[in-house]
Amino acid sequence: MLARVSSTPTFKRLPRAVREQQMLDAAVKVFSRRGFHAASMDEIAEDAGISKPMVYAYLGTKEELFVACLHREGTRMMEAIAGAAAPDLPADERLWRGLRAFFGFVGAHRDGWAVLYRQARGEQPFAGELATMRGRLVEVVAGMLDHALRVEGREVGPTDLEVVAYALVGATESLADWLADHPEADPEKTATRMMNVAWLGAAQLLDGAAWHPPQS
Amino acid sequence: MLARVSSTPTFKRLPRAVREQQMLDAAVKVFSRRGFHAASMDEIAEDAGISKPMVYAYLGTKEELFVACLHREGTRMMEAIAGAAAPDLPADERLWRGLRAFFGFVGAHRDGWAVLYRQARGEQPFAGELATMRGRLVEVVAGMLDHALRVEGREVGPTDLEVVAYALVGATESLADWLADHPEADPEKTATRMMNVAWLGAAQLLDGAAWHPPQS
DNA sequence: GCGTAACCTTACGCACGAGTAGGTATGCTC
DNA sequence: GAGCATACCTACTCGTGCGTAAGGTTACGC
Repeated sequence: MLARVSSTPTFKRLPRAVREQQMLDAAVKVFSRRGFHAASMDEIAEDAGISKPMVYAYLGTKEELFVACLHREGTRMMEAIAGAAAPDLPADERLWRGLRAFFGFVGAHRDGWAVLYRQARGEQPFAGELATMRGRLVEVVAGMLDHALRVEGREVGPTDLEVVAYALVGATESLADWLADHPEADPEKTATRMMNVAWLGAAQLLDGAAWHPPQS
Repeated sequence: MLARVSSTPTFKRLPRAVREQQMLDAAVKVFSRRGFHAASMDEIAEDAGISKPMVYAYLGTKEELFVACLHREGTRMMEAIAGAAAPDLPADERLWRGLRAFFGFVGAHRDGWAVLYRQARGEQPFAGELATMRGRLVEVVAGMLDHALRVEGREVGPTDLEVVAYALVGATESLADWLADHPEADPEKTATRMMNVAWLGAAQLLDGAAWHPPQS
């Protein structure tokens, strides 16, 4: 239909690997804007500058496409964090670097990341996938706390540890949401604030402090 | 079709108010199990023991139905919290009672609440609705912190306050998710754990402690 | 220069589920 | 016990959007 008459061919042929990345970029963008269901494969294809059957040929079903997005973004994030928080550092230093990397990542992928995660949380097929990633993060944080505790010669039940880690991860994600919704906010500063909440609290706990409910 | 021949009429006629509650119960259940989109009006109707047009007659569109669910559950939750945390108590006492009420509520509405919130977060039309509620909660927490600070003669920028409150609320919601996924867990104990993280951290902050990033 | 394979297209089938039209039974009022 | 309002049903329409069949076109090897 669109006559390719002009000397400059409107669109070039590209190798598979390149197209796949373009498609994933488009998919992340559209999924995050519209949400999984409201996003149409047609729109994703159009946004990627390609036609629909190509998407199916390369990335498969809509669900599979979404999972691919999740994986790519999730892996990138995990790598950013893991690369920053070397395991041989003291706990506070690790936590700080991890947080900074995390918020830096979210700040750089505002629309992409946060909304993808907001999406995946709700939809049945993906919630598990997301929970797994989240679980790995929680484990890392719990391991960090546990290590710090052992250094101090103290110990705490594994459930307690897990729950505290869970709370910390939750607080961090919550601030990430906040950051994603406030384009003017500074990731570095947000990380500092989170560090204050997390570490000042954690430091107390590590010192053996404990709060107990009044009159049982 | 189903002959009502037997002496006991299979289903009685019920006044509107009752049926509406049944429908809402069914809707909450199905929406939380399946997610907003995967849930079908047919299934909700069937689960409520009623036929589809009735649902439309009483509660309107699928979206309107979901909003109705959101409102009912949200109001219940807010009332549970507000009823527990009287504003004339000291900050730690207020926080503790609020947390206990909150986790108690989630524990009692496990499948209903948590998943409804997980849902609403992702879907475009409802995210705003949810954000408003959440915002009110954040404000309450921030107000509490601010009050405690003023009593101590200290002050902090409004953004800092908001962000800390945001982190606290996020951590709490995260633990609520955890609670919803762990049927064997005890709400009271979870509240205590959350209180440890929140208060021990908050107490430090209220004392004027602050963490700063190493070598700028 | 010509075949072949990868790239890319238009145009459709089809299922699924929201929302509705129109009709039936039941309780309540006088 | 007639009439009216309200509760309730079966059985349909119709849009939307996923996924695909079948066929063009460009690059590249030989």
